Amino acid sequence: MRSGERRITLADVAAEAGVSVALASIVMRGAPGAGAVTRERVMKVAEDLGYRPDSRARLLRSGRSRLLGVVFDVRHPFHHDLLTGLYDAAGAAGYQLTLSAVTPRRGERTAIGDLLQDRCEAIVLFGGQLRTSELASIAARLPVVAMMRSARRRDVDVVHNDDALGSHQAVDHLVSLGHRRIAHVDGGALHGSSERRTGYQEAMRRHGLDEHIRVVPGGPGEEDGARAAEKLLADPPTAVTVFNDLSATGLLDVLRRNGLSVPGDISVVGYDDTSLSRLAHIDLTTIAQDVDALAARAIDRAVERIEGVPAGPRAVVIPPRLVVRSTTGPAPR
Amino acid sequence: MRSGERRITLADVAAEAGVSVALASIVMRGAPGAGAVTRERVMKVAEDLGYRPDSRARLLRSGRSRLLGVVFDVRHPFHHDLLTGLYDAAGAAGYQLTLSAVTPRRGERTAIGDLLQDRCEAIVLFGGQLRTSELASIAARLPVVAMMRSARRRDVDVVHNDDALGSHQAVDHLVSLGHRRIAHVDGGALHGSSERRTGYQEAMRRHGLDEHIRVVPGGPGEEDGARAAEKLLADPPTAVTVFNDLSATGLLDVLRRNGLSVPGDISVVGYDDTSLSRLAHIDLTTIAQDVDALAARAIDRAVERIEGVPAGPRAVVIPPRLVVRSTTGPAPR
DNA sequence: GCTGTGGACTAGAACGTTCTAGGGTGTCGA
DNA sequence: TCGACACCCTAGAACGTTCTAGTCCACAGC
Repeated sequence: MRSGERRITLADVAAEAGVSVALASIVMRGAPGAGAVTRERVMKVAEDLGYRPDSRARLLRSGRSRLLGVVFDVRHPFHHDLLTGLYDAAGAAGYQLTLSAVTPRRGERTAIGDLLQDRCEAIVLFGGQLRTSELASIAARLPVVAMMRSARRRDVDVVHNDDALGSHQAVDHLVSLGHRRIAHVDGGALHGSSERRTGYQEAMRRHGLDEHIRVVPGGPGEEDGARAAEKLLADPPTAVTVFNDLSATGLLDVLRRNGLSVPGDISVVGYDDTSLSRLAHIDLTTIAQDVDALAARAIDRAVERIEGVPAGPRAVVIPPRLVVRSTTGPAPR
Repeated sequence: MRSGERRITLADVAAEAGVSVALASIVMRGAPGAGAVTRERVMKVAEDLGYRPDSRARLLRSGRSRLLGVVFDVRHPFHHDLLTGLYDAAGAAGYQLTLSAVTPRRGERTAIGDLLQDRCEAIVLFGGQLRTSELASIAARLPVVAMMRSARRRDVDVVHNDDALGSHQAVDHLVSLGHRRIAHVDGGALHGSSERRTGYQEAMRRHGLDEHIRVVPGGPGEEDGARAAEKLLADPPTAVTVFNDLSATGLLDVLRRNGLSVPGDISVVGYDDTSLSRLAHIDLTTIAQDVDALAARAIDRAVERIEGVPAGPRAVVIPPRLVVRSTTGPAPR
């Protein structure tokens, strides 16, 4: 036990500096109501004693926690990029982040439960499998911002990437390279999957390529892309847009193993611009989500809800951006 | 403001159930001292009202937080695997985890500062650049467990993978395949780098291959591996052990681009068994750290320190494990 | 001299829990 | 009948802050 070394509290600082606890509090918070000389003296004492305010006591009394809860999944690389942006945005807005991870053995409900106990003022949710009705029951207690998923509810804010637009960008890019027979590998039941699929279909129609529309079942994993590739091999298109980068990687592998050259015989576009897609030997053309914008808008929404600012539109949609790398090229003749 | 809907406190539950706050507290904690009937009634009321204990108030009063702070880096995929194990181990020991992330724009010191304010009872640190003296000054306040790094201090516990042993395993594997000219690509200034290098050198000597020892400067990134590969091309060995998987990926790419076949002409072993190494088209032979054991031992150490159990050895070293995939094969004749 | 005014400071309540120290009641054995 | 002892329960302090409502004092204006 290190009980010998008791925590240093505001009372210790106050006593040492010869002022009341209340005044010490004023100084530590930088609130008005203390003389310059005293202020300096108290600060010095606090520094010397190594005083650190107890956030729990502080928050307990002040009612507000200025804490934003974030639920993320350790398995999803994209979530980590997003965390970086969230820390920045939250800091700028004067809020702190408290993280709760979803792991293979720790579900979303547990993760959210912990955050509720921590008394954060709003919850930011990354993706997830929770049903909209469950989100709503949480939203009845505190503001909820859902990222990278949809939720048709008045009381749940949604911030996500414009998945349909991303698919349009991918198809436009391929068409501009002369491709006409462009297939799409689907993402299955995941959030964003249907938007990306319909975006692809719309874009194809817009270019008058209705007859070439071809959607292959897939999923988020490497093996899903590999399976899709095997299906395509019987009658390969000249280009494919894939639900995400990881799946695209699996697809690429199978295509090349079967003697097809990328982008010589077939072009491939991924989605998400993960670090994977940037690896030199993959170097995948992909659609990049604007991580910083997503993060900033999510924090905006949360803070607006907390502070009661009259809310704008419930759903915020951020346009993505095409990143051309080496897996796309002119259509073969 | 949603101030209309005030939080439900223990007092609300107690009033509704017609008992004192103290008794309600007893019931909620599952502490002895309440009748079965009352217990059930209080639980039901709490449930109906949607009561959730305020962890801040609870911790403030009880003195203990049963909170373990974890500092991890969002950029490091390996850290996420470790988090999974840590949540499990902490839960089993009756502790909660509170996460603080290091991001490209949020340093270790900030991350640790936040944890100190949250009054966690110990800090678990993943890697990091902090000097040992800085660790020590934190350790003066609360138990510190450093993972995947060293720190020659009595007051800082260290839990890490046996890097030297990992290198031995890699070399042994290659030697058993008939390789003699085995090079090593270094990790630069990173933690574990020198251990992996000397492990390689020892293993080579143990096999009487002193004259073939060859260390090429490198680093943790893909481009570091690529650069190292270019250096090796002038006089390629028959096998290479690389500091980590990402670097090995860069190395593989350059080797293959230059017409070398892997594992036909040259075998490659990575380190860490990251998800990258498991990708079908990389399928890298590598050294796997035992994530669950690392996590479990780190929590053990933290809890032992907190609870004052007479400590065993300060440093815990976990043996790694060779994972054979398709980048290693018999030495060419 | 009296009354304001404003700046520096303080006492004590409050936040929502847990913990300590008891207060009743009922049963049992003598 | 009486104490002893469980057993169930309660009052009130305590945790470390912030906040409200002051007090005290100096100085200015009348």
